[in-house]
Amino acid sequence: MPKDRAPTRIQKKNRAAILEAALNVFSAHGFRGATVDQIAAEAGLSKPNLLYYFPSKEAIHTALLSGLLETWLAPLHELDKNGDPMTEILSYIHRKLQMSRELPRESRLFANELVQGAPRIHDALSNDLKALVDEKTAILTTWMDQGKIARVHPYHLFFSIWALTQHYADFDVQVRAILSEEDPFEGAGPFIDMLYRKLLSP
Amino acid sequence: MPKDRAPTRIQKKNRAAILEAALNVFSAHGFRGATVDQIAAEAGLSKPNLLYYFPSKEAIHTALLSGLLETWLAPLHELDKNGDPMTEILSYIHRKLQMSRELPRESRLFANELVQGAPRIHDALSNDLKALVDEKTAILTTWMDQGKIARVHPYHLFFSIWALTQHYADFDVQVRAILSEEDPFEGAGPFIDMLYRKLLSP
DNA sequence: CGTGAGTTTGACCAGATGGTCAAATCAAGA
DNA sequence: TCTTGATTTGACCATCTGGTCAAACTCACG
Repeated sequence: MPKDRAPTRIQKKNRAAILEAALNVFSAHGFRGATVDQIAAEAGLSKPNLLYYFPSKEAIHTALLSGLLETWLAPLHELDKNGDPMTEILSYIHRKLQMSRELPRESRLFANELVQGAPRIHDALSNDLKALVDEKTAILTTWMDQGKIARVHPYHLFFSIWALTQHYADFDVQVRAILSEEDPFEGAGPFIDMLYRKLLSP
Repeated sequence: MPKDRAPTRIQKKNRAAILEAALNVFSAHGFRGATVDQIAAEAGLSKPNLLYYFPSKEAIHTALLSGLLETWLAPLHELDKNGDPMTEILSYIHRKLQMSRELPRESRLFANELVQGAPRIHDALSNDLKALVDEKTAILTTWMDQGKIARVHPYHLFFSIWALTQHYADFDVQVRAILSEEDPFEGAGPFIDMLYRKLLSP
């Protein structure tokens, strides 16, 4: 294992290559479905070499997940209580949809984890995610009290946004099987936009 | 392997037990994450005994999936072009939500499969599902033409229904991490109902 | 009963998989 | 250039996993 000093040029390059390869493999096959050999091959390293940078398969997975959780929650952090309610919410939704479009592997990595009971990120959900959602829920409730948006169950509002936006990344095959030619995101943006405008108009 | 005659009492019992156990294990761990030993143990059989009833792990999985696909599409089949548009659509949505509540393992089985690219049911999606959706899409379009419901992209309407309803089964852990005490379906029903009423009101 | 088909199992196998290790190779500063 | 730590690898190992097989056991029925 590399020493605990400042990472060398080679360490940076190889760690990055490993995480990139691992994202491909884990998101496509899930944790148990992924093999270390496969990740190593995709990263252009031998298996022992890979295990020189990360102590175990589990460690790679953990590194990926914890790194991505931050990225994943970022769009919600930006929701600003001082902005215009409808604009803020729609912007959040479009940021989420954009993430599904640009980071589908990340979305599927989380989906794999969640569908299987989130054994490795359960704590992060109950702590970090829960806290952030509660904070933003309070803002939504204020807006509802002020009559600036329609009154809906704020938690379920979040669930619906996550479900709708991530669906396009997670169930991409199904979406494309139905749409055949059309670019899914082409129609998804306007559809979701209209949906939430109608739902939230006071 | 049991002969091709009418199944004996024991065959019926054991096949059922195997499929039941396999549903538990596959839905919780995905295809590769599941082991034959685990399924056998949960079915109360030895591994060779299990493989006396199904020739391979793959065969069990296939049997499960093809059996369930029918169940899964049933709610959409019921959508009746002669019924009241809004009622028909909302009934469909509630049937789907009910399935997420009562058959969460089945939902997660499909979710696992889809997230990982649906290697084993891709054909069924492009054929059976696509055909059914196209048939029902035509009905929706007629209703829109007649001004009985608002005009929205019908494919994306279906995606949104699937995403919203299955979310509660597939991402159950996350939902519960946010809601803590509350029963998810308690709030989900009214929320989704209101959402589609607003979206589809002409 | 007895018998043949249906059912069950312990022992076993080959390949895959996560991980280890000592030895070899490489890179960069003195 | 030389040295020392960083990097890489071939060979190896224990365990897991899907699957096989012959032998043993059980059951239904004449």
